[in-house]
Amino acid sequence: MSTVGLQLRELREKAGFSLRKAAVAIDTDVAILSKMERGERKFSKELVLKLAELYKIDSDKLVIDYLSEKVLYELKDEEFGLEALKVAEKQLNYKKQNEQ
Amino acid sequence: MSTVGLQLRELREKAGFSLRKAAVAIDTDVAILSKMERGERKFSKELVLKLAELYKIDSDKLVIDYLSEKVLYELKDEEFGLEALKVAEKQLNYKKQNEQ
DNA sequence: CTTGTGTTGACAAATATTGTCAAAGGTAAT
DNA sequence: ATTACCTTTGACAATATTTGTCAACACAAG
Repeated sequence: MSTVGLQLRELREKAGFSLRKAAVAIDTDVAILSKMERGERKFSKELVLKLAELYKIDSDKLVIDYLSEKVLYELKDEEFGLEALKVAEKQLNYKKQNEQ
Repeated sequence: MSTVGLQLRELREKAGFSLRKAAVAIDTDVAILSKMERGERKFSKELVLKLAELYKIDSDKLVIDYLSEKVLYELKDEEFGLEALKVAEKQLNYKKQNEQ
């Protein structure tokens, strides 16, 4: 299970960017990107999208993983996390049905 | 689909507490409780637990609904919310397997 | 009119998130 | 060993978000 941060680090290296170059390109500070890639600080969705664009890759999977991490972080110490996810899923499904 | 707030309002009324009494009993401000019951402000988990205790009911289902709401709120504008939930669920399941 | 009910809005206080900067440490080349 | 890169780290400031406090309001019952 590879975190979004590590995925983005790999992608950056494959695309041949140094941390600095990448940070400048997406208009953020090197320190922030460094910390995000290593999971020391949370990513913002905005940065994920900008990076995906910079590395010329599709962002969908990345965004999904990003959101998933966010949710899991919120539930990490919860006894009933799994149950909560199931309820949430059911409700989202229901909502989707009745909206179109 | 009844929100946690509305559930707690019903439970309070059944238990015969006024807003003020309940608020005092759980050591919070009336305004906060009023707003939470009506969904104008987010609940804290702590208050949910205190209220469940006050009303002498089992808190599990309430906590699950509370967490589910929290997660759904986070994903409410996300195109890939459902996919993210599925990924999160998969990972939680996986984690559960490998921990005991 | 007084008492008890819930609601509302303005504001302060406390927390959390995010951004900025400078310094440190590594590695490689010359 | 100094130059030129790179990444990491920590301290701090700036912002934003969440949470708590208070006073006033409106309504109904007695």
